[in-house]
Amino acid sequence: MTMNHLRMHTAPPRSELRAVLRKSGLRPTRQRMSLAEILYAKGHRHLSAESLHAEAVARKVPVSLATIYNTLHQFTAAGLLREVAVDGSRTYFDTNTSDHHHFYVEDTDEVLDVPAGEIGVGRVPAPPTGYEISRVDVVVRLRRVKP
Amino acid sequence: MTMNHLRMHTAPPRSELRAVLRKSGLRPTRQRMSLAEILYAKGHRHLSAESLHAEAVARKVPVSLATIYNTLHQFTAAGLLREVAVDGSRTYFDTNTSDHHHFYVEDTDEVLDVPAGEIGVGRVPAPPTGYEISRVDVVVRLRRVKP
DNA sequence: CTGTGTGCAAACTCTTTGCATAAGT
DNA sequence: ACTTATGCAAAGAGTTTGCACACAG
Repeated sequence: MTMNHLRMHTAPPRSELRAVLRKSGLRPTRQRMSLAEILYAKGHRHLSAESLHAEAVARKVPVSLATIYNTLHQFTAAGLLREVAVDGSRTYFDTNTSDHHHFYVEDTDEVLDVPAGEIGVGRVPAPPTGYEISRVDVVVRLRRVKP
Repeated sequence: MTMNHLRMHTAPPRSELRAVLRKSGLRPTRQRMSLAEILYAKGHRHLSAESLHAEAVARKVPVSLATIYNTLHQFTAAGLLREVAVDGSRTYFDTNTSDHHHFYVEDTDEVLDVPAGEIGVGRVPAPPTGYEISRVDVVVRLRRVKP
C-alpha cells in the first residue's frame, strides 16, 4: 500500500503519517514527519529537492538540503514518491505514484500531470532480447503560445 | 534539409560535410569537421559530450571538452542533431533528427532507437490553454532480465 | 587583416558523501 | 544506552563561461 488514500485536499493527520513511515521502516523523525506533511497536505505535487527545501524553510521547519535528498530518496524507495525524469539536470519527485504521464512546460520547468485517460500508448514495442520493460514514460513538452 | 542523406554506413566525403556546415552558417573548422566526421560516419548514434570527447581524443583529434559542448549545441540549433532527455544528469545527442522514440537501458545508461512503427501514442492530450505541444517524447525504460 | 572559434581553467548547479552531533526507541 | 538521522561542509559530476590566442575567410 502506498500513501494513495492520503491524496486529498485536507492534510492527513500526523498519526497516519507516522503509521505510514513506520510501515516503510522509516523512523518518524521530526524532519521526515514535517516533510511528509508538506508533501501530502495538498493533493498531487511535483517538486524538486530545491523547492521542497525552500518550502520547508518557509514553514520554519529546520532541515538541511542533504536531509531533503536523503528523505526524497528514502520515500521513493518506499514507494511513497515517484521520480520523474522530464528533462536534464533537475530531478523531480511526484506524490502521485500511480501510472500516469506528464506535461513539461519548457519555458518554466513546470511539471503537470496529464489527466488520466487523456493519453494512451498505442502499442509498446518488444524490448530487445535480454531486457524487460520497466516503465514507459511519456512526456508531452509544451511551449507557451506567442500571442 | 538536415544531414539525413548522410546517414548511411559509409563515411560521407569531407566536401559534403563542409557544405552542410556552410549551409548552417557554421564555419568548417578543423574541430567541427572532425566531429561531424565522427558523428556521421556510422549511421545513427546516441552520445554524450563525454563519449564524443573520448572518441575524438582516441582518434587523435585535439579538441577540448568546452568545444565539444559548443559544437553539440551549435549542431543541435542547426538541426543536425537532436537532444534527447532520457534521464537526469546526462544529456544525450542523437544523430537521428527524425521523429522517433527511445529505449533507455537503466543499468548501463544506454540509449537505443525504438524501431519506427513499433510504437504509437494513441491519443495526445489537449494541452492546457495558452500552450502548444512542442514534442511528445516516449522513453521505454528497460531493465536487464535476471537469469 | 578582421572576426569567429578554440582551449584552458575557473565557476556554477545539482547532487552525494563523511563524519561528528542530535534525536528516536 | 544503542542505533539511526541529521547537519555541515566538502567533494563530485556534468555543464557553462570568460578571456587570450589561433585560425578561417
